[in-house]
Amino acid sequence: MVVEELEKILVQVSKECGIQTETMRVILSNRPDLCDYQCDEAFKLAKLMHQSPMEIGEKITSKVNELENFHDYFEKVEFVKPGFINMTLSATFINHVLQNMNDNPRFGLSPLENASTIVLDYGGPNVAKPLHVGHMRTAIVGESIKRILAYAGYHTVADVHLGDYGLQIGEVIYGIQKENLPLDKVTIADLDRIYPAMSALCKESEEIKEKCAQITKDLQDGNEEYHKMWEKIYEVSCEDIKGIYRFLDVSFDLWLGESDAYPFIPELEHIFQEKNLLQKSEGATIVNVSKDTDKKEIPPLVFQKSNGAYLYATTDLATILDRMNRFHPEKILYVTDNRQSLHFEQVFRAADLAGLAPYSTFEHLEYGTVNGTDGKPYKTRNGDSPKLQSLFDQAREILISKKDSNANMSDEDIDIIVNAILKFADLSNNRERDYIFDISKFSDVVGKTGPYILYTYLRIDKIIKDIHIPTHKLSNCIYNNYDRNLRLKLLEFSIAFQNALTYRMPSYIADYVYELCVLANAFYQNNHILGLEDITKKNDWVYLLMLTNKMIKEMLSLLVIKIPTVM
RNA sequence: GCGCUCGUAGCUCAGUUGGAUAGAGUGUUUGGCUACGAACCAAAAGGUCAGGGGUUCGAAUCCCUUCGAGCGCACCA
Repeated sequence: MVVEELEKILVQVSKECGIQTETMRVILSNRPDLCDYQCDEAFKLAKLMHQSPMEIGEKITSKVNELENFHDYFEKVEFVKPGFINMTLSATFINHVLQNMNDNPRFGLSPLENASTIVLDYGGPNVAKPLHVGHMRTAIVGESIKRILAYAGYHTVADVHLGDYGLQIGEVIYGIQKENLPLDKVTIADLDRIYPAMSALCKESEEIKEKCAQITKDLQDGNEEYHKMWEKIYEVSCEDIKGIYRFLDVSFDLWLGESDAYPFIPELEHIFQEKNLLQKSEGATIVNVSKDTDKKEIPPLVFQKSNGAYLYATTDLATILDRMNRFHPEKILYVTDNRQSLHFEQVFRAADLAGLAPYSTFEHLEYGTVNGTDGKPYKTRNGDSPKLQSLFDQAREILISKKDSNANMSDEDIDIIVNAILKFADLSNNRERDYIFDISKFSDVVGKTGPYILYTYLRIDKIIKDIHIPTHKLSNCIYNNYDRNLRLKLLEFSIAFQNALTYRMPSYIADYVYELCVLANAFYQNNHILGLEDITKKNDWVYLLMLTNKMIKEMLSLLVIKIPTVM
């Protein structure tokens, strides 16, 4: 909002100077000691116009200073060598924008012109496999991106997209049979044990692997006995999965999975056949998705295995067919580990070739692997992936031990704070990069953490909750630098939000809300409100803190973090 | 072997997509609770942005190269 207005002014002024340009890009200042916002466009214009940046910058700057309504926007605009136009905002402008943010929903974010639908595919837990730390990332990142999109005005459809019909089911069925487990006695603990054991066994023995593949194929073909076992496995693990998602406050519109895509495979196959895209190779049916321009040849997508079974890629394509028909989305976003990027490249290309949806419909929002302190994929001492539930329990215990008074907190508040710790630590990492998971870091409550944000909110809340101000308009004043810095940070909201939206990166929101809290802390520790006799000042400051807390709360909600009653 | 991603303070990470003096947290050293909450605030120290070359007014960011790390490379998901 601020940036757009400043750009508009500069474009207008440039034209009046005889400089034909449609863009005068304004960015946040790199030198807050000199100005609030800066424009570096003089460098680029200099090249185009064969003049020096000094000449152009000075011309524009002096013209801006001649504006009649200069002080509606600026306190100071100056040119600094070799080509920077430095802008300092006036209190009038700052307060005008703040008022606007406060009076409008979503802090005055302009509404979307056409609110299209975006389908999100995240979570993706595998039935029969326990949820581990990696699953927390897709769930939290996906949920956060969904909320950011919805906040921007998109219609979102979230699908958990369970891995419920692949080879792992065959392996678990084989395991249950081998152990002769009565079906109605199967528990989540059994699945936790059987899956890794079978997985290891299949790696050792080609024969057993083939058996499991056959079971999977028979299940897909409608074998009744296997289907019954599948139902039980599905039921038991979904109960577990749903419990975890409930704790994380992650929710889905659709609880579909690979199995739900099967009814669409015949139609899918028909489409691919008509376009002549299916080929036989080494007994399997494949789709060639390579291009001449590829630096490295992309392997073909396996449509159907040589034993007749379908795979992940095929169900993903069938799912796309279904989603396009049902929701007509503008975009389909997949939130998964970056190790799957080749798979999605193949699927997206195949979908494009078959005309299911153009390539640009798809985005693979990849995230980095969660590693342990040794930099290798996170494992417990005995070598398996740590289960999510035990991680939550651990974080909870550590939190309670931090302070004596924490033992008196309600379970609900403790859960909220544990969520805040885990989610803020996760989301403030860059989405695309691997990160090191260290339980001591992920239980930390000081510094740049979830609890710091919550603490700030609760302190502000305590200051303002008993003060009733009349329907107040912000006065024209800004009282000191703590005050001014906080106000300027509030103005940055739209920049942070736009970045988070454009790049699908919640970390922009996380960083923003943290920076806001830092300034808020400095503000209220250096500006006492309670005893103030100057009523205008008092009202202004209460107004400012109210707006700050509203911002914190809404940004936290985009990060899937709630606020406890006390802490 | 080929491809992708990456290398920034002791540690964990940002760096607004090419701008001015590279920033946070943590850790270390120091100061501040009889103030609306010390899960806080204030300050100091800490850097050859892996090395080398190039592109230009200007590079942590773009290109080339060397070294190092992670991941991926058709019938797993």
